[in-house]
Amino acid sequence: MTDARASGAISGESLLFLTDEQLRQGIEAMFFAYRGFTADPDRILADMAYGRAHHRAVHFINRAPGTTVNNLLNILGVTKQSLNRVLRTLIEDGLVESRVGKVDKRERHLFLTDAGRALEGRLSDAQRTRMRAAFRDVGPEAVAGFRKVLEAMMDQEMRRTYHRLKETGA
Amino acid sequence: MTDARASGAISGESLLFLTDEQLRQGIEAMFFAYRGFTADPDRILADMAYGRAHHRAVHFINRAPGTTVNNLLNILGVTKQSLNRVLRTLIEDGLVESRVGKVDKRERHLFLTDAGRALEGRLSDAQRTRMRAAFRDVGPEAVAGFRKVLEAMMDQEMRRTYHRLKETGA
DNA sequence: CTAGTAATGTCAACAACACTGACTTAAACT
DNA sequence: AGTTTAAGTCAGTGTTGTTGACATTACTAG
Repeated sequence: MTDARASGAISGESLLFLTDEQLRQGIEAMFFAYRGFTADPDRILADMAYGRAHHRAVHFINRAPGTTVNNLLNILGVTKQSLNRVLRTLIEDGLVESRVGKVDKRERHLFLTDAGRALEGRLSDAQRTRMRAAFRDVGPEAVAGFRKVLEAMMDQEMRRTYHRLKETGA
Repeated sequence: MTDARASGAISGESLLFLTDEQLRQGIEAMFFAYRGFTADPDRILADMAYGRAHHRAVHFINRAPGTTVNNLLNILGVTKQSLNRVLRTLIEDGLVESRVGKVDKRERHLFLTDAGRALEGRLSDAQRTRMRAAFRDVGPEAVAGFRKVLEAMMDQEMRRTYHRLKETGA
């Protein structure tokens, strides 16, 4: 149907990686890999009353300590009602601390407690272990390509967020 | 070539792609990229009474026409109750056809109808367009690396499924 | 100072999508 | 004949997302 070779003067070999079949394999690779990507932390969370949303919140609070609720909302891309439900349980359970802003008292700055950091560590370790193994298997050049493609697939806004976080942590 | 086996003294530069910071960036890249990856089909599905689960079902039925329910269950990695809910609406709405097996009459073989193929096309086009742009931006070598890392991140079972599908469609 | 806006939190209702557990039907296998 | 397999169903539950409406508090502009 929409095969790239059908569109005229394409040399054939040079753009083989852009055929519909190649793209479909890329799509399926994303689907199966994302399952693996989330599988390990999911197993840890299954025992608790927490889910993937809690993991994400804890991850980004750890990554950017003192972040405001609004900022976290932008990073996670969910509604405040949805985030609040998660945040409330994390605060009640003593994993996250919410401090009133000093400059702007409307803002709440979020921090992990010791217990929060402990959970974050467990989840991150599980996820990093898998990624480390994958990275080691394929070598640095493949890893560089992986990162390039993922970045190119993001929405512009998320790409900016991704870079901002990268600078923070580096 | 950057040989990863610096057996003994880790030089610092050679294994930079395996630092926790690099791994964390990889994790965040996966998170943000997956959002972009699903964003376009999600927008199309939002108007209908369908969601991501319908997309996945339609994708893999199109990919492997005549697949049995059990096979689809394994590919998607959900329970039969969960799949059945989705499949039932797709069949009711005339997007999927379920035919009794000729060899084994217990089995149901799944096919897309014309309407089903039409929807699959819309969803695939949206997703492929983004991936094509990303692939084109970064070039074939980065794409090869991307595929390598994703494959290395899958569970063994999913890797086999992924390869089986690849052979089918190539 | 007052009016407006911004940041946060909350209540309620709802939908999508996953799960477990129990059970049925029909067909195939042993 | 008895067991297993493939598929489908019913009921209940949990997580995570959504709208919409509303309250509180605090900053900001006129």
